[in-house]
Amino acid sequence: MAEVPEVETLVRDLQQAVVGRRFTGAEVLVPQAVRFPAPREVSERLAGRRVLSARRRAKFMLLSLDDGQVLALHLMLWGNLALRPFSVVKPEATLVVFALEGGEELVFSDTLGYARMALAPAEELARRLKLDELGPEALSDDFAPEVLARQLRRRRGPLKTVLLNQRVFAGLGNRDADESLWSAGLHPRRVAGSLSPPELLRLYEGILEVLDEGVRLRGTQRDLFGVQGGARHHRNVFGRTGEPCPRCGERVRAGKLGGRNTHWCPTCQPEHEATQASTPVATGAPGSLLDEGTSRQ
DNA sequence: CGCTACCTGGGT
DNA sequence: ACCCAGGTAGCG
Repeated sequence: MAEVPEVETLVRDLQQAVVGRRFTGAEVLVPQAVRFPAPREVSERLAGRRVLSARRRAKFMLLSLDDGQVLALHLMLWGNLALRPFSVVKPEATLVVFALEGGEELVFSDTLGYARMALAPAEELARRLKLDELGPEALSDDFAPEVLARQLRRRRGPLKTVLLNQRVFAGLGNRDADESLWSAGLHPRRVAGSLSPPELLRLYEGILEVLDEGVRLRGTQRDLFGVQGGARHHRNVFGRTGEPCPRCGERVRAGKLGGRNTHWCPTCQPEHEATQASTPVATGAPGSLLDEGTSRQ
């Protein structure tokens, strides 16, 4: 599924294989996948347009076109984007197909059906998608511990929940947030604004480590050309409930935080005076006085 | 800031 | 049969 390393991988592939080429049209199979304009206008607005650039902002893929429009694609949870030779037969769960000159097509698909596209002149697109309201990018040369400090300062919510809010900080998804917190040795429920300078530095380094490795391995899913990424099994805590923590051997715990699956090592990521009381629901341990060792998936 | 809706395939 | 999923917008 799509977090920043997966989206970044696709964007790099788009830069290599799609930038400089022209769309010849588009076929909208699922009108709901088009936020704007009206679904039937998409093909006409794209036909003949050359792609000038591809970039990523948070988890949006943004293709700038030669008439000032921007095509935005968001994979949400399970979306996929693939470049392939034109074929009349469309893959399962195809939402929109973008035809390129030269007989290839970009297939935008999603079995869950949450993925969305949007197309509009740059300024309008930025306004309607609120791109200017997104927080600083983790994968940016400007990212620094002080940036993290500024964004977290005065936030009273749980650290992980705040880190997942792309308007505060753009770059982490559920998996990468858990992995970054494990790397930094910070409990997901720490009060976001309570981190000391050394803790902020550890978190900064953890985030960079997790994202850099994810990007280096080209994510966990297939790239634009269908090649499987190498990061699938590079997880320390996410989805490893009950397995030993790679650092200390303690069993990895799981629970819900802000409605999201959350995984952590109780030893490496200890509770703290500024850890919020309401525990991520220890799944299956209602009213748990059974704190020690009662984690499960 | 926290909750729900949005959808469907796959797992329990 | 039921529950859930790595994200986000929109609402109270």
